[in-house]
Amino acid sequence: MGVVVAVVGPTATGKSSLAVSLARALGGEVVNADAFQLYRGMDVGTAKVTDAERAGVPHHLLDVVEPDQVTSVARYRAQGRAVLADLDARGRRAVVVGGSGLYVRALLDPMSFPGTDPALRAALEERAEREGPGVLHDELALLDPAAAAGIDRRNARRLVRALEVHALTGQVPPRELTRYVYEVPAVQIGLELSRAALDAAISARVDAMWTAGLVEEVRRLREVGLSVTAARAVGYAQVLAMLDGRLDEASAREQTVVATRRLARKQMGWFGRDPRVRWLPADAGDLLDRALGLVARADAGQLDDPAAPTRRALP
RNA sequence: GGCUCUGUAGCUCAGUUGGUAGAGCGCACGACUGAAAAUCGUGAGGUCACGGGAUCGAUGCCCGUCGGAGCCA
Repeated sequence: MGVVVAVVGPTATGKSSLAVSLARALGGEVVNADAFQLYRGMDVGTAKVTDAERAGVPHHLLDVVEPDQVTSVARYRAQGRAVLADLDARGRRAVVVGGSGLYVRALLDPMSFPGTDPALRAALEERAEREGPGVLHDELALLDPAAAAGIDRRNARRLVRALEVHALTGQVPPRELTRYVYEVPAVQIGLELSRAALDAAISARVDAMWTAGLVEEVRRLREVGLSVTAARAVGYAQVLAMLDGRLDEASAREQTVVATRRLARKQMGWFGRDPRVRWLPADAGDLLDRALGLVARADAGQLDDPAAPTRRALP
């Protein structure tokens, strides 16, 4: 059977296509690890693979959330693990693809999510709003100084969650313990491009999305309603602003390119600091062969020790 | 041609009653455990259009040059 294969890296480097090729070559199935491709109907703007592009390879965890609903990493982890177990039972190789670093980690690494308390969270959020996040930080510092030290005073989002977790479990688990260790044996293959090539690919991709009907897609989704999260996705937020008359079309398009570029930098940072990721040039002619080579070595247990933890910056 | 306004960070613009400047966005870097394409932190960028004058001292005042906008002819 072999280890789980994960194709990661910044947007617009061809991850989806490599994943399909790998799945075909390995007799596997694709598992999505992109937080926004989870949403049904968000297709053009997330560059979701079309039926034709899937080339008969089964894809999992696409279109599993309605765009007006919210989901979470915790739920994704549970769903993803179930898919992995199912593939394993059927003797099919899992090829995970996606650019959401936290989601990939939640799927492959040890992580536990202590649950939620919606009422408590709402109360904390309200307090953060009214009294300011600094108050929550002070409170957390009394309960758990170490946890407080790791969160910025103004990051209301993380402070609320930390206090919620503390209330639920009596502690805030330290995260150092779970870094860069696989819980599910896997090999992560990263696709990289030079900054210039990446930026060019991003502009081209945004142009393609526009001609493929992104504006129409957003118009349609807006009828149904979009959750806060979905409405903030790159491309969607900008087109929404345009439909509301807050941006003209040229600016919406331009800002989508800018936001996508920023997203790519963020993704590069996220995956770049994970020493386990094996990087390949996205534009290599023999990309598939090299990727298969990595998979073979991983299956043979030759990639056990993580690569030297050198930070990978954009070339 | 005349009159008025205007030229400050890559962009849009604040500002200094004269003591060499800020914001937002962008950019670079970083953190990241139930929205993560989120949330947040740090940093690098400016001969204040150019030339001259008065002043201890000019981005700020005066004169001129060049560029932009508007109004009148």
